[in-house]
Amino acid sequence: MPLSKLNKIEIIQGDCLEELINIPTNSIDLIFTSPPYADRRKNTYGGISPVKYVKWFMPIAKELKRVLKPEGTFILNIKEKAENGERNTYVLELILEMKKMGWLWTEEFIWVKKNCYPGKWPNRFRDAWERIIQFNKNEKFAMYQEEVMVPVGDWAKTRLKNLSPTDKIRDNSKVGSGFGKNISNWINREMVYPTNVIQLATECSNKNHSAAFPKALPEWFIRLFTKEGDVVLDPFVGSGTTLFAAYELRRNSIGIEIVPEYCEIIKNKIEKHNDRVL
Amino acid sequence: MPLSKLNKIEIIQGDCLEELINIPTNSIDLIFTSPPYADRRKNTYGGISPVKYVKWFMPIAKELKRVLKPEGTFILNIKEKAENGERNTYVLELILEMKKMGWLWTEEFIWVKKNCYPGKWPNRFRDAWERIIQFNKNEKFAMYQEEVMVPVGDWAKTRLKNLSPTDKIRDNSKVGSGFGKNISNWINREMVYPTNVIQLATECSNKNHSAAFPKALPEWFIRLFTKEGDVVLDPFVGSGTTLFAAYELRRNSIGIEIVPEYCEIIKNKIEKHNDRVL
DNA sequence: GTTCCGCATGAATCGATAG
DNA sequence: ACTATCGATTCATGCGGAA
Repeated sequence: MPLSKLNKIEIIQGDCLEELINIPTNSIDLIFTSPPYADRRKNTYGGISPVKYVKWFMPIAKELKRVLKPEGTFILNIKEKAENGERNTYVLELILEMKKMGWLWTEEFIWVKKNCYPGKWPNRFRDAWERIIQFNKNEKFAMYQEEVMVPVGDWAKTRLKNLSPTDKIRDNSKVGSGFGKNISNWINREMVYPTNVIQLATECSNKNHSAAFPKALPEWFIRLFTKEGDVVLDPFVGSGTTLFAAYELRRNSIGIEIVPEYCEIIKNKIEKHNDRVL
Repeated sequence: MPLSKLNKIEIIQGDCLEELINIPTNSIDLIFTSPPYADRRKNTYGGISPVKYVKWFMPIAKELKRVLKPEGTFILNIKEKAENGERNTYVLELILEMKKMGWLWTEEFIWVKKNCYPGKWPNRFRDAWERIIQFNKNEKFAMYQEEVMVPVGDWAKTRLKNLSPTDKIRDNSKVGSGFGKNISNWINREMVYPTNVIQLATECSNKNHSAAFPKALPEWFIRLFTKEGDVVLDPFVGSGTTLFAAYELRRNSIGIEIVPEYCEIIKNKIEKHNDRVL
């Protein structure tokens, strides 16, 4: 894809379920979203009670399954609230229902929030993590692991000077061909694959939208699960973070948002910028 | 409690469910345990299949509910495996069943393992976290938050790892702050409450049999949920880490273990030491 | 006595091969 | 076709001996 061709950002104002129906089947490479949490953001979304949450979400999940490509991935950022001293179970029930619908529950990443919401309670500490749940339609899906590699830990500086005999033995246990190759894999290794725990140093700067996550979060998953020119969908796009992350990474994107003011904010932000940085 | 009086460590060799019946009702302040995960530790525990896991665990959970004091806490360390490209759901189902039994699902802590198991797969990254699930019998329970406060920008790991054994003894005898004044380094530093994310490396010694979790893990929860002289129970005590952590913190402890060899190891370790450091 | 460095191993998971 | 076993892959830590 030529660099000069700018990617498309499509903003759809309306109810998520109603608008999803217009999106073609098997057309989306990655769905990344953070839906309104149960009983959260009452002022903007009305709030969905925990007991009704799964029932409310499943029709949407059905449409998402339709529009997602067979090799695509659905990333759901969510966290259950604590109420009357207990964590609510609607997220657990949601995962079980998704499986019944035919989704595969591939993985659960943890997003560790370094600057989590302040506060003090007698029965719990501050909540510093959220679930990032990965669903897929098939066992085989697109994944570009090299795109999110991280610098190797300091241990490597000394460790890699000399490979231990066991490393050589273990690497060499494959008879014959592997020896030299494996050694070269390790020497001068500067980057390693990350884990399923994502610790973002950056802080979310957007104060307008109550549920904003740092742009680095969708960025990480967009790099991991899509390539340039692919299509990213956020059915609860809010202030547009997912769209801007996709645009800067040269992916096309579609965002659905029910609140007109948020749609306007996104559109204004796009018009103000000529370059790729939003 | 006078320092000279040593606390009791009781080791019971036998099947968890059968032995729990002999423990008095409402006698335990904290249950901290890590049961054998589904299909893990086949050589020592036979391995429990994921489909049977909840059924296997619930009778034990019922006994645990009986022996726990009304204001006590049950901390369960567990993680589901990935198989055929999917995470298994038995832990989610376990939480839902616990609630049906009358347990309150108070919180889910995340234990982030910096040195998780290596490996590479086309569809997932290394698993670097485990669930630490908190259950209670009542909304009100004993919690001593000040005992686990940390210096700003530091993790409990740093403190626990760098202390010499004697430091720990003196440290533990102090009242209040949770740290002795002999730790001059920290006396002027601002202390904050931790979050529900705990970052600790696993112990991977190349010598003795390593425990499933580092001692700092039970230490943290024993400090948080019990006071000196209280009783800690680990119904799957394994190599005894929970017991030793409790002992050094001047708590009494009971451990149940089905494998006789593990019981012997624990007993030998206790006999070898006259002081409080195990 | 410190610091440096060699080294064994850990609640892993997938794909291929064997029964 | 289905399940059991085995090999390949890979990162960080703490111990203990060496400098």
